[in-house]
Amino acid sequence: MATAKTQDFTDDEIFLADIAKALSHPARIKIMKLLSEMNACMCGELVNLLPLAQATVSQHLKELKRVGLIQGDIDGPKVCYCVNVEMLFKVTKDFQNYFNNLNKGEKISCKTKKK
Amino acid sequence: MATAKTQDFTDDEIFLADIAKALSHPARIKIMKLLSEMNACMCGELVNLLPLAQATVSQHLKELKRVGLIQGDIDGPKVCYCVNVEMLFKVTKDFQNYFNNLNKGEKISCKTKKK
DNA sequence: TCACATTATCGTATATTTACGATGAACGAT
DNA sequence: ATCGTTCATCGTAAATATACGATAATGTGA
Repeated sequence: MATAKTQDFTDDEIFLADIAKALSHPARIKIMKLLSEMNACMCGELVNLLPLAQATVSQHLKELKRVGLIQGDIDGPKVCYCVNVEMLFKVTKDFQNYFNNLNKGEKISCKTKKK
Repeated sequence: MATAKTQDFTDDEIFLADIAKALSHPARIKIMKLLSEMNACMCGELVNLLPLAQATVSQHLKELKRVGLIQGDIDGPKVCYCVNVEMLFKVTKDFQNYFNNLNKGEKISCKTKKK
């Protein structure tokens, strides 16, 4: 029982974790790719391109929408999904930053450090 | 019922999703940061730096170890954790690639495309 | 050998995620 | 108005994740 525990996590940590969660399923990784390649895409097209039922795809889209990575515009009876460019840019930048900082470590192996 | 559904997901998609899952909790985002900053770190130190019980921290470390982002070397009764540099490098590269490709889209808004 | 320190694992409770069929809501076309 | 299409939501089942106390395992040092 050395020192007191730190409080909660920072907003930054929570944000990165939340985005990672949104991307933590192959279907959602793929949906982002598909939406980017096709620029914009009806929900039904996505259903055909994924090995999942319509209801399940809808759920995955909802999760991506939740964190703002995509948006869906209603177009008559259909819904046209596309990547949210601003958000994608921020996420790209933030993760690049995060990983770059991780890579900055001096790469001392555990054995080398050894107290 | 247009065309047949695609098969499974690619190894690449599964890999990215799995790494994202490993990073989908603020504690694990923070652990990576801490290990990088301190170069290497005893498990006990991490417990003090996180608002979580020892058993819970151990679980989070296990998840990061599962995907190979960190490794733990036994040092007497202690365990010295550090970032797996090779894996971190691969992950950094792969995610950079993924995001860069996403950003390549022509950014046609749904309304602009409109059939 | 006997405590002590350190960490993983077990057991368990609760919450979240994933998946799907069924249903409902909104719209276009007839 | 009714029908078919498109998509979200509901209900639900099964799996996974998160958290913690308790316990086991391992090594240090007295």
